[in-house]
Amino acid sequence: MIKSTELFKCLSDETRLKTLLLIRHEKELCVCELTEALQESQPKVSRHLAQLKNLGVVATRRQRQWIYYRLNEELSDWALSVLDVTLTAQENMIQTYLDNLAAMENRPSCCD
Amino acid sequence: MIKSTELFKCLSDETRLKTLLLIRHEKELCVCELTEALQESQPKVSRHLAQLKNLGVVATRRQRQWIYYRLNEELSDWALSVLDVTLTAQENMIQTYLDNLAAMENRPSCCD
DNA sequence: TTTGAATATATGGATGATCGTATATAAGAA
DNA sequence: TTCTTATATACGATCATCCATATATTCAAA
Repeated sequence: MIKSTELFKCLSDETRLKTLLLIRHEKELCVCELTEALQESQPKVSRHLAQLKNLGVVATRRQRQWIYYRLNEELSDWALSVLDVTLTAQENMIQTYLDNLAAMENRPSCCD
Repeated sequence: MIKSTELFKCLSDETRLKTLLLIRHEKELCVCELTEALQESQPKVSRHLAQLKNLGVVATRRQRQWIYYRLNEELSDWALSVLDVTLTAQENMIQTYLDNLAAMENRPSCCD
C-alpha cells in the first residue's frame, strides 16, 4: 500500500498529475497517446510512467506493439478519492489534452 | 488560488502533511504545540510553516508570545476535500501526535 | 533594561528530482 | 534477416529540497 506522502509526490508533478487524470478519465492509454495528448517528449512521458508503475499507482498490459497504462486495481479508496476529487474540481484542466487526443492521427485502437 | 501541483507538493512531505492534518483537526495550533506534537526541532517546524504560509495554505495570528497557525479561510473547496479525505482515511496516522499534544506540559491556552 | 521564551531566518552541505539527448530493447512488417 | 515503430533506460547537467546548526527577532516578565 502506497504511503500518502508518496502518492502526493506523484501528484506534485504536472506531467504525472495530468497523466493520472487522463488515465482516470480514459480508463487506459498507451504511451504514444499520452505523448500526443500532453505534447511532451516520449522519454519524458515514459520516465514518469515508469515511476508511477514502480510505486504501484498504475499497471500495464501489452497489446501488440503498444503498452497500455491503467490505474492499478489495488489502489486504495483513499487514493481514488483524491484523484476523483481533483478530476471533478479541475475537469477543465485536462480538456486541452483530451482535445489533443481526439485530434490524434493514427491513434491506436484495441481492435487494430 | 494555489495550483493543484503546489498543494500536492505541500502534502508530499511528512512534516507538512502531519502539520496540516493536525491543524485541520485542532483548528489552530502554535509552533511550540506542533514542535511538541511532532517531536521535531523548532526550526524545522517553523520552516515548513513558513512555506505553507507563503503558498497561502495557512494563516496566522499572534496571541501574546505565541503565533497560532490555522488553515487559510480562502482555501478552495477542492483543497479542503483533499485534506478531509486524507484525514478521514488516515485518522490513526495522527493519533500519536494528538497524544503527544494531550500530554504536553505547559501547553499554552488562549485564556492565558 | 536585562533576561528568557517563542518564533523566524540565514548558511552551507547533502541528497534528490527533472530534463534533454543518446541509445537500447522489443515487436511487427517487409 | 533488415527496417520501422513503440517503448524503456542510461548518462550527465541543472536545479530544487531538506536538514542541522547558528543566530536574529519579538514579546513579556522581572
